[in-house]
Amino acid sequence: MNVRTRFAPSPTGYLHIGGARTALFSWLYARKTGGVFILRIEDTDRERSTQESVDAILQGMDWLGLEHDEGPFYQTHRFDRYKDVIQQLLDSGHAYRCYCSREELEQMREAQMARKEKPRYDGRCFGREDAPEGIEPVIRFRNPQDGAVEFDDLVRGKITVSNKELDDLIIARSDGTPTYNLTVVVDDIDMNVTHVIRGDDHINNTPRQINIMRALGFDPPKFAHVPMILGGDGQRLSKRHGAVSVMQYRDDGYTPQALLNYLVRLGWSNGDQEIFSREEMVSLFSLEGINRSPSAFNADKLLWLNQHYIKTLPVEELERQLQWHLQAQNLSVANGPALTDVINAQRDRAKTLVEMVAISRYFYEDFDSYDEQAVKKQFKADTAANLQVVHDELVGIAEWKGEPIHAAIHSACEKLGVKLGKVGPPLRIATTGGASSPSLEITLELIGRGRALERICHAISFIGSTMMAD
RNA sequence: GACCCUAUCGUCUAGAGGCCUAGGACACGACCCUUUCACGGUUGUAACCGGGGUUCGAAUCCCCGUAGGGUCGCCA
Repeated sequence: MNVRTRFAPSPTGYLHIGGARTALFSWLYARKTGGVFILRIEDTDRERSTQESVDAILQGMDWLGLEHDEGPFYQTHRFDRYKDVIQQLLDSGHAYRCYCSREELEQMREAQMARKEKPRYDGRCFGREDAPEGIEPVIRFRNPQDGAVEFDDLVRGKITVSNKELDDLIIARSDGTPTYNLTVVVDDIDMNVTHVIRGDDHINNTPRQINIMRALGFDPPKFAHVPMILGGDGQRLSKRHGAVSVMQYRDDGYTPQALLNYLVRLGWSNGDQEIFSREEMVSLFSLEGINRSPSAFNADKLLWLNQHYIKTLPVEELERQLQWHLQAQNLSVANGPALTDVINAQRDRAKTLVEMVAISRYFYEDFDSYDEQAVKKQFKADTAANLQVVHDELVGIAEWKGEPIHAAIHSACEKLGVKLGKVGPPLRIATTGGASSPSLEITLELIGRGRALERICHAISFIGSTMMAD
């Protein structure tokens, strides 16, 4: 049988880290087995579902490159189908109407808690013949009273839950709309889902869903419950642990390659391997390799991976991704060196794409002030004269390339009888405004002859004016 | 509280009874490389939750504790 997996988020917010990882695992398993990956939007809760959330989730999936083969299917478009199934359950005696008020239910729960019991619906409306006026009933699934539900979770192994632990859950609200546990079952049946890969916060729902599925005459699919992702403090991952939205990572300058690589290693491993290309993930992935224990999100390691990908991704790919950040940071690269050259010069010193743009500004725009600390440390009384000599050497260069620039700087040092340490740092500040950059010859070459010489002259007069003021 | 699940360095993890004096990675420290910032290289600190079994032998299997997480909605 062909593998069919699905990712089924509810559109009540953006695509978050945890969702992205279960989506990744589902996608990976489908790709690995040559199966089908389905995207389904679980929007039955109309109060909380929004189109913006749908768009945000689609955007996140797209950014990560987790393309679906079927869908997106919207549950709100399938209400007729759910209605039919609910009626079928009603007709076959597997479901019944419940007229209990919310207050009544609340009282029941409190009483049970007081008795230190697990709060659960006691089935009091089951078999009820009358239909009280003026109350729109909910519909409950009649869970089997005896025995136990057992399933073989692909990552947890055998899980057994006694039917006594399960109560008669609501499958249709009083307004007639279906609820999650019903729609999930119907959809997984209709869409022929073979492997349900999801967060283990659903592990307690699984026995109920299996019961509904059996009542409908179907065999349940295989289940794989992946452990939760926790924050650094061991608590469930949430906003207070930092960014949890996938798109926030794009905004912060992360590459999708890094995020995917980080996510795949969170709760899954292949020996000691840390770096996985998309192709390797697909070929090496297995459900058996998924851990059973929850794992904590570690921003440092993600950052390291991001740096790794910035160092190693094809320059064209980085250039493509950088476009968005150039726009976001309002930097035009029209007047200046080829972006690919700048990327190659800077890729070893940027951990994020945001940083990459920030440290590359001086290649394209003049700056209007120098780094204060650097100036304090490097601009001395004799600096202006030294820079003048460097300037004069550079002016004479036939071709504005790294090698002749390098030679000119060294020849200036010789003429001055000083070491490079005396000339290099001030020259760097003069041309870039700050104390760090790629090697001087590459930096100057990329800045360009005119702009570089101009900046040196500007620095000379700047030093002159400030030294005078002293 | 009841039920379900989990437990190896600070974190992610390797480990399928002897290969474990427990390996790798991130972070952190030291050293080397170096015209800056980085990159890179070498290296160091650091873990099998506790207690009982089973076994010639246990990080690995079983039981009991303990700790953590999840679930108990007319949310998904």
